[in-house]
Amino acid sequence: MSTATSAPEQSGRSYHHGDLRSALVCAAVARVEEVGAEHVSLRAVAAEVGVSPSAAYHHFADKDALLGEVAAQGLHQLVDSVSTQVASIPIGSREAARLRFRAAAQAYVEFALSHPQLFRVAFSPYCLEHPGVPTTDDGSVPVLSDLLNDLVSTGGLNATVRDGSEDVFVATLHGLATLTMQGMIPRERVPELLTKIEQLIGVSD
Amino acid sequence: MSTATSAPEQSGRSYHHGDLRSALVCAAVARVEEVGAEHVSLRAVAAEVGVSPSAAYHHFADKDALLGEVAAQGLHQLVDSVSTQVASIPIGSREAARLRFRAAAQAYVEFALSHPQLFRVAFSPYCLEHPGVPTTDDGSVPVLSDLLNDLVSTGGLNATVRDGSEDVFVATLHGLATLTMQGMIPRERVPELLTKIEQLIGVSD
DNA sequence: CGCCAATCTGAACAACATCAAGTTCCATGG
DNA sequence: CCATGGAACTTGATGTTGTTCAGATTGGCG
Repeated sequence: MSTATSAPEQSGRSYHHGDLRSALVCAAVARVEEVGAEHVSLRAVAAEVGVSPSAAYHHFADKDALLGEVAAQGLHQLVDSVSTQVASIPIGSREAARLRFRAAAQAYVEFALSHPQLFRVAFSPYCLEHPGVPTTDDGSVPVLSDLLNDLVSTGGLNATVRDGSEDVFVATLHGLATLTMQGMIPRERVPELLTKIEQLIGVSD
Repeated sequence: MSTATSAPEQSGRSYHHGDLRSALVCAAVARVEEVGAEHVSLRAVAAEVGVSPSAAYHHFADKDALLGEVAAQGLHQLVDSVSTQVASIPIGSREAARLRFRAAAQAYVEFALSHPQLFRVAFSPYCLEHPGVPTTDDGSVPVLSDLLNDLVSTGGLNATVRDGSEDVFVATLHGLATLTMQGMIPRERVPELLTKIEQLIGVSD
């Protein structure tokens, strides 16, 4: 029963846990991904870290606050994943701009499909209870905003149409990811639908 | 405290409850809209109907099954609401087709904003545990499919672009509704964004 | 070295989901 | 008219949950 779960340094199973707060968040994320947020118990998370249930209350007001942190973590991971994928494709030609757009879309959907429960909790009421999570204004949109500017400057998108349509793209990607994750859109149709989106905004002809 | 919720006949508060199953679903829907699905307790729902907690287990396998029914109900209400709004606008000119499209979008977003918790549970894992809920294939898309056909036949939309893009539209509407409901898109921007969408698909010029 | 504040434990509580066994009701057939 | 069977519901109990609180333990600061 040694608590070798994820403690940074098991310095003789000391009474104090190096960094309990983030250890709890980490375990909670894992638990959420396994069984879904609605079936996660505070006690199970605490047990996984090897700590008594009440210890958590020195770091979080209540269970919802812990899940709020999980939600924030999920949003952060999503934004990171999309940003990374987009950044891996060079800026330049009009074709490159289209590829970046597609990379963003694929990364978004990919994340939702590979971490469904985390994705779900990231867009649940939990994320609103605690501030400091990246919303459309400071987190996910900058990536997309650059993307669209890119498309415009390389002639792939009409400037007057582009203006102020970041949110429309976010909405489309988010809806696509959500519905695909829930099985309402078959995942094999996603590439085809992405092509369709490019057609609709006139990026591909 | 009479159980006048929705019993077909309150024949003297009899031991048997005329139609407990749907009464429970009805109360659960109300409770979900009040506090959100994750904070609904079986006991509270049963108490609201005036029945013992265990009575519910003669109609539902467990709490999740009850919430599954709530989810199905929510989806059904959503589809109904959108269908009704769309049907209230006559078919005919190209302008009428555009108005119908806009009515559908507005109804979708409207529903999400006025019943956020019900909307949320409708697109939660609960809806997948029980079959028989309208998915994109048999429930929400037919409305949209007609809508797009309408747009094509009146010259508002290119036929080759339209083909197979129902899901893209559903995704966009769903994403818009979801993100607006969660405050990630300010609700006052919705009309503007709908106009943007019409611009993008070339329906409005 | 001694003390303080932060950290964690253990036991406790009420509310919860769930289940087994008992109770009430209704319909049916004799 | 009454027994009888099964469905609908209740009661009571069990184990788990979120949450609290008094106290034990610790690292670090003076």
